Amino acid sequence: MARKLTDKSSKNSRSADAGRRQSDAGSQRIVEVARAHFFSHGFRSVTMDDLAAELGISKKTLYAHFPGKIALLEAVLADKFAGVSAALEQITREHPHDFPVALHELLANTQRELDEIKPPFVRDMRQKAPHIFKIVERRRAALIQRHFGKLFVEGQRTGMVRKDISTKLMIEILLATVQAIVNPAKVEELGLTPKSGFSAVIKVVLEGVIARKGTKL
Amino acid sequence: MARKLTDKSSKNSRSADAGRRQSDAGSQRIVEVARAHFFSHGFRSVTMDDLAAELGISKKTLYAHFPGKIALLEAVLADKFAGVSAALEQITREHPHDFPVALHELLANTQRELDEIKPPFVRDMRQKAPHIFKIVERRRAALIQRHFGKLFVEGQRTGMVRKDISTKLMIEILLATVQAIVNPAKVEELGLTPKSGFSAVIKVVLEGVIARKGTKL
DNA sequence: ACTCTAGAAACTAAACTAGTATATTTAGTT
DNA sequence: AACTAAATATACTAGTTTAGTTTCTAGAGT
Repeated sequence: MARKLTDKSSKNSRSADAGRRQSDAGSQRIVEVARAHFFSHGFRSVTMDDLAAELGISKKTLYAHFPGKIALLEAVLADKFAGVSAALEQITREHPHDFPVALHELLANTQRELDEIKPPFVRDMRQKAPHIFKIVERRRAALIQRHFGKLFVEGQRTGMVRKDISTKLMIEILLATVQAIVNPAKVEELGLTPKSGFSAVIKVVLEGVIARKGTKL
Repeated sequence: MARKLTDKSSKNSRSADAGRRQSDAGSQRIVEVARAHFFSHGFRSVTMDDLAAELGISKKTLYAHFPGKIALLEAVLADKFAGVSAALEQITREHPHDFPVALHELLANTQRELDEIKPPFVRDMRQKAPHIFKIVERRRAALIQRHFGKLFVEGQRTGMVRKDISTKLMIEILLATVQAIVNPAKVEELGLTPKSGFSAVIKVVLEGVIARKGTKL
């Protein structure tokens, strides 16, 4: 949470970005607080008064940064997606040709990011903003397909992954399995750690995904 | 006005209020669904319409079982406390003279039960029903003191636990430590399992709590 | 002094929801 | 089949909440 302490940097805050997007430090802090509240408590029950109070600013200032609650939500989601995308991108860049390691890291990151979004938020999105929820799901799917898909296609090219099943399906299977297994309840029930849970799931799924030696495709 | 939260709402409270029985099977199911929703989503944002829809019953029927939302909340809390109390009781009964094992089981259970109650619920209680929240905290403390206290006093009697520190303080230290360590984030960070986390905390704390052999008190 | 920014707080209009009342349906009983 | 009891679906109301606006005041920079 250690953000830049350039609160006094307002000397050029009004200068150049008149029609600019809200990307200054003040807006960033608002987004971070809103993000924490929205994801853990939901959308409905987090009021603008709450946020202003928590931020130590007035609603007026809050509305100076964001035209409305939904706009704030959108900013939060955009921020989230940008962060996730950057993280996934970095991971694939760091492990260029190591399929298992890259997969493991990608999964761990995805799971952690997904875990930030608690049930109340999902519930509120579903019932109060299904329109936005749809977009989120589409973007999420696109993100996953982009990063995991690239990895799997690369894996197919290098003979690590079988080619007779669509990468999309394999990815979905993998993600569904991870999400079903790597949660506090199951982890405790099975006597795992989150890390060992990943490893186990990956191993189990890969043994059905990896192109076995000598298998004719 | 809201009725007081009492233990005796469990069985056979045959009162003059006809149709207000809250211990039949129907009411039990309502309590279970409400419990799941309240604890994970909070109190405010769970509407009676939601509950009725989820239960597949009409609001009329819902109100036939419980006079109001707060009454339902109270029933949920009473149910929760009854369950926890019974579980703790059984644990102490099952391990009559095995201090370490009983302590371990007691802690594990307490942690698991505490974990069911998510932030949104706590937040709503705090701000919307501080009156009930206070009572809950008192009852929770009493429950803990009752079961852990008994164990610690027994431990003192048999020479397992030092006598120069109040059991209350020792218990508070232990619970605070467990709660700080045994959460998904810390567990992953430290590469533990929930179980091994308990064991580690217990061991560390006990080494300062157990009366060491040969130490004169 | 003047101006710009931001906070505090009051305010409004719209949305939401606990709780109630009404009508329709189902199921059991005679 | 007719009767009854209870549940469901639905419509409604009254009280509350809250997003968004406005007004006023304080302080800092010029």
